[in-house]
Amino acid sequence: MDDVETRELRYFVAVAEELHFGRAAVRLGIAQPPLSRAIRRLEHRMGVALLERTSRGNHLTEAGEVLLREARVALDAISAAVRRSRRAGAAQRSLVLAMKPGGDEGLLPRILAAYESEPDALPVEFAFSLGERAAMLRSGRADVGLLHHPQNDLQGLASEALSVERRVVALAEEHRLAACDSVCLADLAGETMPQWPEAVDRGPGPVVRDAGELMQLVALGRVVALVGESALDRPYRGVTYRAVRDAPPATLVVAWPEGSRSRHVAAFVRAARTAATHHSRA
Amino acid sequence: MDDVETRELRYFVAVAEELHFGRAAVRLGIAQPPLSRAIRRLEHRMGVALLERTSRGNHLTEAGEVLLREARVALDAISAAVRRSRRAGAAQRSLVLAMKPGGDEGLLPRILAAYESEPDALPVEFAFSLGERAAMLRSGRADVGLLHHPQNDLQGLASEALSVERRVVALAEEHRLAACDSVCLADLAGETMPQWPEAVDRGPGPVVRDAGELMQLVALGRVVALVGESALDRPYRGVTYRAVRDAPPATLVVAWPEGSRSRHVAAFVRAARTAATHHSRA
DNA sequence: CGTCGTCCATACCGCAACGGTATCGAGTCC
DNA sequence: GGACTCGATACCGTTGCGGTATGGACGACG
Repeated sequence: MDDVETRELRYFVAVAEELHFGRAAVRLGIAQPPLSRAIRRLEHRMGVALLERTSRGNHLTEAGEVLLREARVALDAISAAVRRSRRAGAAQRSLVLAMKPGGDEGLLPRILAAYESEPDALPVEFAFSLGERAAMLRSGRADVGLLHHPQNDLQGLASEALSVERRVVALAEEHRLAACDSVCLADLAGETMPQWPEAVDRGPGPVVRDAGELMQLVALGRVVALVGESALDRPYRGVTYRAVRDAPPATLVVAWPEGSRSRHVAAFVRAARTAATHHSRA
Repeated sequence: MDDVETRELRYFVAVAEELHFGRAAVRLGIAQPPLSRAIRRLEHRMGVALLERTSRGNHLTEAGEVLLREARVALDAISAAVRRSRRAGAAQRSLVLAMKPGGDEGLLPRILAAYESEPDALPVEFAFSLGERAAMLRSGRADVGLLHHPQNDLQGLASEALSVERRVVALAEEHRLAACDSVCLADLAGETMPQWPEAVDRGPGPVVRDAGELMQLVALGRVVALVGESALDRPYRGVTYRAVRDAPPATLVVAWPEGSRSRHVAAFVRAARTAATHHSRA
């Protein structure tokens, strides 16, 4: 009935993305005719047309659009399944933590201390990444991550809030707004904001890949940036910070793949919760 | 590399559930030797042992446990992808709404009126179900649903709150607590509570499959039940209601499969939001 | 202690289906 | 109308899936 093989889905995704059987075949490393047949067979078995073929350019039908979207997540689910199972069976076990350098608001030492005091704690490996942290969790490349809500897309992940951080704006010292005590979002309307690669909503502005690049651009007055107030602990020459009265706060969350709460992940989350609780009391 | 076919995952799930190659083969409708080979091949390609074979009973390795859990969701994702794509391409389009009979807190007429006034509204089909509403959404058998938080498991779904409903306890009229004006949860500690099939946390107590069964048992004094206060609109002979001061309120949410917010689903959610807003103002 | 029964693995075979090459046919551009 | 592009069709070799028969390990039982 609906016994669709992953190969067929991979083929369809390639065609749907390229909208060109020849190029898709090259990308898949097979010849064009078998690909055409596979897609036709898939369409036949599903009983719907997936794409409208014209000799100059094909395009997806509505069913095709839906299948493209859904097939991507299904294929991700499969490779995540394989990757997680592999990792679970590997002799050298470790817990991979996805995080942004400095994105721990000073909690990390506490978290690690709490985790490593657990009876059967695994060695923690760090997967530093600016973008893609959520994707790493979804695809099984990481077990647990420190993310920010609502800056990161937590879809497909389970999470637990650790701490709420007010957001401040990073300005060049000679910036006009540096004269104010605090600002509001409306004041920043005309400013250029940098884009993090993982941002949910892309806008104009340069894409920055690490905090160094960001601070450089801020100091030069090329951009202003909303950052967590823990940035105040790491001063940078030529950059000053001002409170943003109406910016939604950033919530630091510990996140893990939905439904993969292994014993080890659970222990880490518990440790993070403990660390955050003690921290906020301090 | 990780090109695992769905057939292999289905085979593995069958074996992992039966823990017996012969029975799994029967269930899959194939002979035992090909199944053994397929599992061995899968293990070889993944580079991990998935199950420990002994002539008297097999059991899963840790990697096998992980793969079983993850493969189930991956297979669900695939059949959901196929089902949704089929539905998107079907000539006769409709929007399937999963709900519990009477589980709309009186909002349904408003919601439907608001939705059907949309320009390209689809005919709404009802999929009444007590349990399994969340599962219907996840598997693509329904497009949108009216669920309750935290009574339903919203994992894998996106949702939007419509209204918050205080919870009341349904009691037989001659029940000792019927003498009180209101009660608290501690008063109910010793009472038998019925179980809905879809409940997140199962406990003891009879499983009830519809409101009729439930009210019957309540009237007989066999159980007491926490229900939404909208139950007051549907009186039942021999049953009375009392406020529960400290019961967490139930939130009626409109939910849909994460990442499948089609134009039609979006329109329905908008209609539900509108209806709920007007309702709460009234 | 040998026999039997259970259960998974191996050996071998036939066939479906996958992928490759060559070619056709429809639509497009000049 | 000719040349070109691009997907579909025809045909063929090979892979690999599934079936039957059998082997071999292990535990039960007399």
